[in-house]
Amino acid sequence: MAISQEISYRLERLILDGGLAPEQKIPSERQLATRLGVSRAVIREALHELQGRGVIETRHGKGSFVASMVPGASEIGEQSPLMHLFEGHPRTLFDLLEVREQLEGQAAYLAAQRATRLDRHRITKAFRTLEDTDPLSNARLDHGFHLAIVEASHNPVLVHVLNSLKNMMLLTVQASVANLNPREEMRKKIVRQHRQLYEAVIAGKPANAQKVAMAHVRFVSEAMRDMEKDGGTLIRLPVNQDAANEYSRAST
Amino acid sequence: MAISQEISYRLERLILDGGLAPEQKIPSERQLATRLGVSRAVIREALHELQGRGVIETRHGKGSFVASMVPGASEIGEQSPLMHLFEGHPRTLFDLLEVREQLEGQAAYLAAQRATRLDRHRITKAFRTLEDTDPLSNARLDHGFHLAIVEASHNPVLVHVLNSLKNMMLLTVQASVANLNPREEMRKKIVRQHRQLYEAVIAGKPANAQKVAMAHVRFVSEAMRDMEKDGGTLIRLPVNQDAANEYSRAST
DNA sequence: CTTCAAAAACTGGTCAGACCAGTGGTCTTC
DNA sequence: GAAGACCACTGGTCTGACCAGTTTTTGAAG
Repeated sequence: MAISQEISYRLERLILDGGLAPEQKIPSERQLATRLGVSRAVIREALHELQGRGVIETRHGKGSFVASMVPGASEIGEQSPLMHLFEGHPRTLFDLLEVREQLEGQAAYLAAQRATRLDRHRITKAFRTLEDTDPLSNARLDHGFHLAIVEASHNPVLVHVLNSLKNMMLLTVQASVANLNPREEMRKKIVRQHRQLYEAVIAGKPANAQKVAMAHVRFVSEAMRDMEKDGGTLIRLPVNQDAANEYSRAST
Repeated sequence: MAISQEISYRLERLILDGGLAPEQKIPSERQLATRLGVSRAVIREALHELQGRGVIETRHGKGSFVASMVPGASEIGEQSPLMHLFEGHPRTLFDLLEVREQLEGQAAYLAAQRATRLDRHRITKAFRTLEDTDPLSNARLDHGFHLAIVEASHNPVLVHVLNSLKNMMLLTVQASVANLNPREEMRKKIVRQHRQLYEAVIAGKPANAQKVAMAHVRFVSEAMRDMEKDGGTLIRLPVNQDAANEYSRAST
């Protein structure tokens, strides 16, 4: 194995085992090179590897520091290579929405088809609560409404996958989607879409429910796309979970 | 921002957008350095960053290659608490297939719409190999064919989710689906479905490709459902990965 | 002609030393 | 005491060389 990799592993283990605390400074490249008896290039390559893995952060003129591990991330989990791939790539958000469009549609279809009396009751309750409440605090309510529908599909796999996708969105989208709802015209459209979706599911019209659900996701997606053009920084490397959670105000 | 980071970002994006396919070789460090007008050291640092993220793999004397987007263990499935719920519940298999039907359809749709020349070439190659080979050893070939299509969708999220679903199937289904293919009538149907799917994708007919792909999954699903009625133990608690891998003979 | 081993031409891995570019402290100078 | 020049750090980039695997080419032996 390459020396640079051995070093990157050694440093990583050192950090993970607590030998180096978050925010703590790592010895300078020249020091490490001397102390480990290798060239500076090798050290730099090892550090870049750790940087790619998100273990350290490097600042020109200052040094390299152990990255502060965000606690929230570990629960939602997925520090897999793929997640690193996704982070910070705006396109990923739309890839996510593309898949969600399909699955939310399917969920609505199945819900309209399979919802029991209990399901209908829960969906209705969630919907009423959503309508009767201050739009600014809609985050959880919106999610609750959609979740009720997904669960009414009676397909645990679907529930699971959609939940995972939602988590991935939380990791991808930063804040500011809050700007989406405030715009009155959009809010009205979204409210109408919710109502249509609700009615189609309760009325037991699968094809219709699917159509509406897909249109809903697509609408949100396009709204985001527009925002990206105009406003600029819609998407960012997620910093903390709280900020990321703001996303749901966009209602999806 | 450092040049090395810009380059790693550019390369990463290139890969995500499908400009570089999995397993494909990346230009040599010296070539990249010349073409991008920077020193080789910078290129190496950028590559190490991607390596840390698991985006590429580098082999001494050979070169660097785009990592297959499907690392052995994926996140949506696996050790999540939900998996325990799923294990051993026959219904889960059909829930899985229900979701897959939708997503494979979407993948085919997008592939027919977005496939580049390179994609078409890879799909064609996989398809030809699949047709020209002993049906009894079709496991990987079948998977390869479908994977090529999914990857041609140029939606990493879709690739990721479908791979996860596949892994969950491996955990759910035991062997014995091998019984599916041997039945001549079914094999013929499946072969025909593959051909239809292939032609629709290559011809660039999204709607058609989607229809065929969905029908394909549904057919397999129903075949399994029938087998369950007759044959008996189609589904089992998974024991080991090798045995589970046999599943693909069912062709999906 | 074919065969097969040596050589050449790739690939990534490492090294050395130089210089540029931010950062922060020190030490004059006003 | 404050302002600015200076200096000693830090990481960032460049160059050109050499080592070490891998693949291709080549050329002589059969």
